[in-house]
Amino acid sequence: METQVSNFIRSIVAGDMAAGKNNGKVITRFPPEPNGYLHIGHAKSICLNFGLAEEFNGHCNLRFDDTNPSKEEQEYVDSIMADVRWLGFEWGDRLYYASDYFGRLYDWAVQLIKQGKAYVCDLSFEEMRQYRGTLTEAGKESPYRTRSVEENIDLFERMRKGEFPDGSKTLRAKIDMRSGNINMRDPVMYRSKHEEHHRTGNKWCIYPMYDYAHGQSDSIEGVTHSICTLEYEDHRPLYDWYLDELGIHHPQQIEFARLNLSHTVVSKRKLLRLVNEGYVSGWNDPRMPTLAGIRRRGYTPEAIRNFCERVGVGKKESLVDMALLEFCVREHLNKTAPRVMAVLRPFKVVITNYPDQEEYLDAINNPEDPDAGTRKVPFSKVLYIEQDDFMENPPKQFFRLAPGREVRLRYAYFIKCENVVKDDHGEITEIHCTYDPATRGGDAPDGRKVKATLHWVSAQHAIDAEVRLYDTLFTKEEPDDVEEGKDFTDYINPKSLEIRNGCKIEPSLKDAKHGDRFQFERLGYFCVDAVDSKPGSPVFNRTVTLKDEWAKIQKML
RNA sequence: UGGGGCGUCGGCAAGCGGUAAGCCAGCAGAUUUUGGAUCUGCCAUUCCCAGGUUCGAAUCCUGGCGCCCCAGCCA
Repeated sequence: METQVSNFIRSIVAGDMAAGKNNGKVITRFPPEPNGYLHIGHAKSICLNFGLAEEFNGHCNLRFDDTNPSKEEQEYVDSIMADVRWLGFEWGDRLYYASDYFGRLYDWAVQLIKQGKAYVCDLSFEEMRQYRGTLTEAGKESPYRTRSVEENIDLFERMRKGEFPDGSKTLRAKIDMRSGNINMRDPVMYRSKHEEHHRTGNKWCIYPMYDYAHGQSDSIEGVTHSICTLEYEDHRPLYDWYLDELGIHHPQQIEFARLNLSHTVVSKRKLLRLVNEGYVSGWNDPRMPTLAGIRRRGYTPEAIRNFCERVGVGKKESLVDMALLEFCVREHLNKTAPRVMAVLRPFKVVITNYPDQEEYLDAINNPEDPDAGTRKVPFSKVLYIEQDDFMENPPKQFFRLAPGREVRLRYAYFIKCENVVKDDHGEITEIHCTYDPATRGGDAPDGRKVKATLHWVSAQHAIDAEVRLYDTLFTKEEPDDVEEGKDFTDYINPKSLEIRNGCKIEPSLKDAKHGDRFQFERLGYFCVDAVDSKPGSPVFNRTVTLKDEWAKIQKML
């Protein structure tokens, strides 16, 4: 159970509950536009909205904000639903689409026209831009602003029927062209778009704008707290205006700062570019901050939810360190992932005094979880160890295998390096060691100690595997912060993916299935790639490394 | 005098007039058949700055400074 820290939205909701507002009900909603894949930033919003509903015994609706047919696709609605479920949230029968409300939205628009609060405007894009004014100068009223109610109703009706070409007419709210808030300068409510919608087909050729659709959709659903990101703060007066003019249920809009994560980008536009321009293999590339990518990388929903709770909710724009996300996965995987031995860069070791035989040794599946039990690992005369675990001329801080030195092979024996075999180029091809039969299992009866324990895999029993090692997608902490003349893609990390073939993994991994997660002892957490792994040619993704004291020391050497 | 926000440790973040929580990172030590995990200790006399109110201010007032967002018939 994760510990909760108070945040201002939780406080507002709790206060409203205590005051008996909304009949003591809390209804939130997660309203994605189906025009891209969900990413870690959305996860924060999902956790916030669904979390609040859970916490206060309310409901959270999943509503697709599909008011713009030119950008939205079914592929995205499917992926969004899969991602929300994967995160662990259920909306039950509360699945909605803004497009379901097109009829009511239209009727309300007519009502506003009748109230003299909306009019059909013939200004072109360019004219409207000019009439809007600037940030520091007031706008001018449209010459069409004074059309009669009858004419407006007639024109709007004909817009609906598709009598006018796209771009020639809009329905606008009649508010205040001199407002300091540009959103209030007679914002467009409806525009003509002779385009097929992924759900309503060709039924409509006028579509409502976000500002006009969102609040009313919230209202229809009985939403009590409409939580959105900071950039909508300026829109709140408009959100309130529509609801007040219509005289319908009025949810409270609350804005919070979106999540920014170091060494990555969290903007749909940029993620789309990474996909379209081939910097990554797709929306689910394990380096992507999308939920699909993160999932394929091996992250767990528990880790993501915990992360979202830890980053908090506020109004200050911030950049959260990737290290926190990594901490959260390690924390969860440490408790749950079975341990296994795998050698990524094999060095052949021959135990010269070991008989030509094989034996099976007991290995603990997860020291953090006694119920995980043990397994048998085969041992034999020829083994593989990690290249990084041997140095011919080690510095004094290195206490792994070196000539003349004794170390422990995990769950097996103490071995001592007697000599190395080199090829014509002076490259080491084999390490010859002797073992101490008395140390079977890893303890010396005479009580002598070794400084290091190495993981290993028996050569004749090993399975070959491909392992993909990932690093951050960007080298820059804040890739959005581009220098003059550069683009965020200039900061892409050329080493974000390293593919290692011929890795040696222990035989117990033979039946590992897509998505299965393991700790490769001393290396990190890995999962079976859900896309490319095949029986007989397994592929593993490194989710995250283990904390590595030695790596830290090496950097300082 | 366009409008709207935000400024508490290296990164997040509590705090709401009573004398700076917690987490990540970092550092030091203990422990360890993963240089993992675990455990201990250290890490903001100070809250953007300057005045003011008060017995007492990160919290209230005034004035500065800095940063972010807004001129789509996108969301």
